[in-house]
Amino acid sequence: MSSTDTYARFYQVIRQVPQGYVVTYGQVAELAGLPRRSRLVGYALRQMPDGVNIPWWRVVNSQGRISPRGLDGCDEYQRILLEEEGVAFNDAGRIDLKRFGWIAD
DNA sequence: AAACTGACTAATA
DNA sequence: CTATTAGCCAGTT
Repeated sequence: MSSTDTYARFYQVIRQVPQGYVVTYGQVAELAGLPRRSRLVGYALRQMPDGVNIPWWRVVNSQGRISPRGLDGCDEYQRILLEEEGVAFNDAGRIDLKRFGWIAD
């Protein structure tokens, strides 16, 4: 029982992200009380256990872009979901974190 | 235990 | 702006 709890913290943070906002991997890790575990956030989302419904698509990298997974369609799907929520992408396919970046209370 | 890998980030060129 | 390098920490082999 260690990695499971760690993932649970990430999920808890991500679940708090409101619609129309996004957070970076490092931000999720920091809010979860685990700074510098940005890569673990990616692991957690990759594993994504069933039964845990979380808005994983609101998690992007520090550049405000969708981290490539190698599998086409997944990242594309994420972009569509965000656009549906009101998150705007610029010509470079990036998000303006200054406006859409979520700031915890 | 050691080496490799990765949905990351920040610093350089 | 993009491309490359290095640092990072945990999971996998």
